[in-house]
Amino acid sequence: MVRLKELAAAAGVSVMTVSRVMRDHPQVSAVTREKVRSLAAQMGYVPDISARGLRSRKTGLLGLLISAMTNPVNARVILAIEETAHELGYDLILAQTLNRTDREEAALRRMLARRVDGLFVAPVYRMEPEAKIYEELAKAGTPVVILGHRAPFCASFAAVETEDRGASEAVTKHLIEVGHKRIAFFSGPLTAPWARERFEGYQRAVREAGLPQDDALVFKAGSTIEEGAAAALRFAQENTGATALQAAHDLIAIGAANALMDQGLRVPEDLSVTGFGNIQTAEYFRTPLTTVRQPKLRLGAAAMELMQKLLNGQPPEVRRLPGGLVQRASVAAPRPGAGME
Amino acid sequence: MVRLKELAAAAGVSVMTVSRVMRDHPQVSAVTREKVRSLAAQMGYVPDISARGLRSRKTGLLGLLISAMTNPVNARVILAIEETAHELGYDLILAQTLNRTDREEAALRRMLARRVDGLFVAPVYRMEPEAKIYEELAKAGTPVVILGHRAPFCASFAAVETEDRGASEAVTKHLIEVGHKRIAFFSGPLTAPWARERFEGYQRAVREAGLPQDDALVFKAGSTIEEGAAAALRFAQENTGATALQAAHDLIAIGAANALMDQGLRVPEDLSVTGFGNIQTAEYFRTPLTTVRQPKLRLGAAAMELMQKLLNGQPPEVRRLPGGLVQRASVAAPRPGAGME
DNA sequence: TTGTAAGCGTTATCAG
DNA sequence: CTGATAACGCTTACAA
Repeated sequence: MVRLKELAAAAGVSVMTVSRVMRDHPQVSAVTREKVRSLAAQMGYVPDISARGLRSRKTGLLGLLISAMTNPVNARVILAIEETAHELGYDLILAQTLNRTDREEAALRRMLARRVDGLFVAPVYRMEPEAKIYEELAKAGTPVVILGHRAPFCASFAAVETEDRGASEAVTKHLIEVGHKRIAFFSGPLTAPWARERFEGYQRAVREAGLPQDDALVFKAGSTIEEGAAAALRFAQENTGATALQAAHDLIAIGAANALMDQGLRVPEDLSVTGFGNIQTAEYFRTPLTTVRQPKLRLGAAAMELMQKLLNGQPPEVRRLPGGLVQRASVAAPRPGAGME
Repeated sequence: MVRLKELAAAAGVSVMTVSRVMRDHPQVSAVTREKVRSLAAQMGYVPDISARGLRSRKTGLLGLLISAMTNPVNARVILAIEETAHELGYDLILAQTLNRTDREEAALRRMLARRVDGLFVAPVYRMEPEAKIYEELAKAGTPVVILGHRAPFCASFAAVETEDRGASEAVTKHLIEVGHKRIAFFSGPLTAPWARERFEGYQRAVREAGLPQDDALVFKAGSTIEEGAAAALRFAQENTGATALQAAHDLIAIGAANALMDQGLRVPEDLSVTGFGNIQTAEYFRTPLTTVRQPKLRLGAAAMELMQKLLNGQPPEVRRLPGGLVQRASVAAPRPGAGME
């Protein structure tokens, strides 16, 4: 590896001059600039970003902490963030929590130790109103953008949230309008604000339509395909009389639909299954369920905007993005005689 | 941010002693160790990894360059790599090529400038036997593990390849055994070795079965859902007489199946559609196509193994992982009278 | 077991 | 416009 010093010696100028040339500093004569540039290219000199960061106190590193890459939602967000980050000259350093607080804490510590200039975090939601590592984060003063809803333990940071309550309510309303009277709800992990909001939206729509609020229609599912399938098995064993199933999450819906079909149920003929998520799973994979469209690529872009403001010294902002809307008319109406008995 | 110097002053010892304690250097007395440790915790001292790397000439950074996060295959690979990387004390720095050589080059340059200790690269395949940036990579001496097949321009690096020719041949053979006599093939981008191998496997199986090799059965598709759909539209307009469709890639198959179904074709009743890929798309999303199972989570693990060897100064190795096997008996047999006419 | 000196590769600062 | 000098925060190498 060629160093600045060597290049300077070869060019017959001081290291500072070379340094200025490499950074496109304006105050260098055109002659020296060209001389140094061509020599740099010839010798294959590549400035060491880490060393630069040590002195300038900017690492040019943005941390990105998500639950898991295998969740398509996260993949989209990363795509968007990566794109602008590189345009702005930042590199991305990545870690996954797998929704475990221990991994989350370890990852955040590593990133702090790397002195990242900023941090995108999809938090692992817990019931406790406080989390030590988030306090450290705040104390360190690192710009943080929460990807998702703020919870008490991360309420002081900038965040991009989605309007899940209203979106979920709209889904349920639509199902009711189509004619469903008994709608099962597969909830997400209620420690997570998004899951709570979606459940509340469902409840409100049911209540406002004057339909009975039946706890027997509510099933706790997690946030994965497997958990959706497990909940579906419990669901299938009860006589709920439901003609529709609304899941708090795309993956739950997929798992549930697949499991129910394995049981011989026809979806959506016997039971309308509606997912609710951030990407158009249904647009890519032909599953017999309806997904709610949500403008989600914008989540990454919005997060990056907030980050830029933070990097410019502006105070934390919270942006609440519009939730999903039922855009597909394909939600199946109940068939005469259909329903889970 | 607390610095080493400050902590040393507070503890009444030299910076070296503190440095040793933080690195768990054995030659420190238990007393000093404890004193420094507790003080470090109390003052919130976090060693600066970048500064450490500057001196020790190890950044503890591994670069990861893939086509796009939104491809589920990549997500799996990353999951595996991330896991072990962190165990070994490395952080991951991420970039996506979107299969564009300009982005690939820019990303690799950034990573070189960061002085990553190693590099995982899913190359953008091109026809040219040489690529400048890969030569620079070789000259820089950075340990590189190619994720996928080596092409001429990256033949000198370590790599994890998959046995695609044999796997693809097995798929076609299976289709033939089930009774298909005219099998359409949707090829991938033939600049990519994996795509070529899969096409060759198909050809070989057809040839060895004594079936006619009909060019009219071969359609060029790319490697995305959209391209698969486009190819399907061309396919639907020709009278191929095919009763089965074998795609060189999962995503092609998904796009093709969806597009054909939109045309009113029943899949797999009228046409058996077989995907070929690295993950069990079909296990997660119920699409009317058959996927080939391939032991793919191991790709990430294998790549990490090779990387460790390189980091230990051992010479580049190439590992060829077993290809997919037809494990689902659900490949549909041709129906009497079925076929694309 | 602990400390001192020097340096990793770059840039901030100030002087010319 | 250019250069000398001193850092940035840590570790290597050597000495005590």
